[in-house]
Amino acid sequence: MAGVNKVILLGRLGSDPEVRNLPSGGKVVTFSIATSENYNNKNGEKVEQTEWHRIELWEGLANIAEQYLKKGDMAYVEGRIRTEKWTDKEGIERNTVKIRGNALQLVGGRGAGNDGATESSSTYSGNSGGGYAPKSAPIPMPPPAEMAGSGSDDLPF
Amino acid sequence: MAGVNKVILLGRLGSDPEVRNLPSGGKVVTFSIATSENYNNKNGEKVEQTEWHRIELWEGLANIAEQYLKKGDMAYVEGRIRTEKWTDKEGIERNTVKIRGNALQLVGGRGAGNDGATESSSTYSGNSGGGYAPKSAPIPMPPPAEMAGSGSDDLPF
Amino acid sequence: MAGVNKVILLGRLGSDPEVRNLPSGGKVVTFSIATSENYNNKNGEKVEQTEWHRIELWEGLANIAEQYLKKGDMAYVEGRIRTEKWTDKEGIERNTVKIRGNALQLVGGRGAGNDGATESSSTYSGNSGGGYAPKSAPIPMPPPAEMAGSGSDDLPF
Amino acid sequence: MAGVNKVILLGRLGSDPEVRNLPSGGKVVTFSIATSENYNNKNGEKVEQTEWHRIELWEGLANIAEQYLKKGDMAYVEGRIRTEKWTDKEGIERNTVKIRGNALQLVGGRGAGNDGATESSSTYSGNSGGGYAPKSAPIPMPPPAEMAGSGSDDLPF
DNA sequence: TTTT
DNA sequence: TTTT
Repeated sequence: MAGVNKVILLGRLGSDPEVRNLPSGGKVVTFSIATSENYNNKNGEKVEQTEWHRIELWEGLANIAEQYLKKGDMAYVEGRIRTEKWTDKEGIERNTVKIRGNALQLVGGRGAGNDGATESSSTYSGNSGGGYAPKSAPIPMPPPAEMAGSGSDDLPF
Repeated sequence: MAGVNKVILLGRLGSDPEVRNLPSGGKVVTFSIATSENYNNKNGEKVEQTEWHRIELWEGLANIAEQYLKKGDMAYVEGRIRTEKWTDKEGIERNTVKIRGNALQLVGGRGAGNDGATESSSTYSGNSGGGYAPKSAPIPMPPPAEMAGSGSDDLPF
Repeated sequence: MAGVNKVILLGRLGSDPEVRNLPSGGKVVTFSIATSENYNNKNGEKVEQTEWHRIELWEGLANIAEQYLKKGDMAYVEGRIRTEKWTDKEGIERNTVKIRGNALQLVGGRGAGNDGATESSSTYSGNSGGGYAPKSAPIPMPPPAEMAGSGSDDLPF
Repeated sequence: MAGVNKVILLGRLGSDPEVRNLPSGGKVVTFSIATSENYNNKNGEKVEQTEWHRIELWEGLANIAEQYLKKGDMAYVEGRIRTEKWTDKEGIERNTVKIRGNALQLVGGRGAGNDGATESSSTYSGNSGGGYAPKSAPIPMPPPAEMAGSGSDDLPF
């Protein structure tokens, strides 16, 4: 429980949320949201650079995302960075960086696609402002142990 | 220059922005945005509590707010807390708390009121991650082109 | 449950935390932390402007603050803005703005005062990333009704 | 310029900052900071999981990091997530995720190593609250001393 | 892969 | 004063 690891994102979903039901009965929902920045490169040309953020939501937030979010929607997500190490089928070590969300705010549909409906707006929270699960959290936070193949951590030097 | 004083808000404007042109030639725009929380009180009754945040934007952000924001719109505002002390006409000391914004993101119109238009979405920044506004910031950022590869890691999908 | 109302502060305590035990058995701890910004005013003079933030912590975070924080310590606080309206003894309506904390990180003692001890560093979280109490929060969130009579606003010295 | 991509970190440096001077004359400093979370796994065992964040700072912030940060120090960093794609010597596509910092706060030395010195505390900002590079960014960093004429401002509306 |  |  040391330090602060907080991410705040506001962007659009690149695809519908993917739902995964766990043997344990839990639920995980994942999707990507895009943020972008524009700048002029050294040749003076306009460049738009898009960053894709892989979001992972558990339990309550997973349910909400499953029900209310779809491709093209804009969402506010608060969470923490989580790197998962794994080995691909070629035996190559790889890292996946995800945002484990602990708060979600829907900020409106895709415009086209929600045919005139006003955008919605509701915040839902998992636990943990700083993204740190209290040791025995009354608000349940999926134990990382369930996070299949995730875990581990080590020094980058 | 000590410490961090950062506010992140996402909510709707309670009124159109008010524009004030300064003798100095500068421009200030102010408006309020609402955020709310719902809970059950001790009698088990549902309560919605709204918090109104007085936003103040200067210069570039003031122009954008003036042009693109109106009552009912949802906006993301990042800024810092600022308490101003003043004396009212009865001679009573008072405090006003404002959010001096340094980043603004439009996240869609009011639904009704933007007659079918898709919601917009653009972030504009003043300076200062930590919320410390130099009056006329050059606003620098190295072009990503210079960012020469390093590191390692990757995704499994 | 609409919108985002999030505050992130890193600064030093202006005084020891004040502990208040509630008839209900709950506990509230309040203290102020300072952040400051430096700039040159229009006459080119260096100015340091200090902002004092009134922090209010409940239950678990209150216990931690009571035990580990003291005047001069630096702390990271995450929370939400909360304006309380009250009437002073002259019958004048007043507002008090507080930061209701939902995460706390100790980032070191005062230097002098912790005579050589290395600074500590631990994050504790109440609930609610976005600061929104889930409708029936397992981590109890004090009903605003209980908050009565807290008010006043001013500096801790 | 769409969306919000913001990261807030508070943790300790795993190594001294690495300085890289660019042919262009620019400077980049990189280092990793650790955050951790503690939880009990499904067997009830205490687990501490550390996340390492690769920080990249440019220009003004690079100078400050180079001068004032070293292994073991605690720092607050605000920035944005940036994934860089590259191909390793085996021809394998890889991603590197970095935090491009735009604000930096020193929050004290390592305890041991700054033998009794009080910890320092200063925030430096690059641009961009939301971390979005303005269209044609030069490269400088307003040194706090240069933070020329800020405000005025007030009027209690 | 979103969106403007 | 917004909105759902």
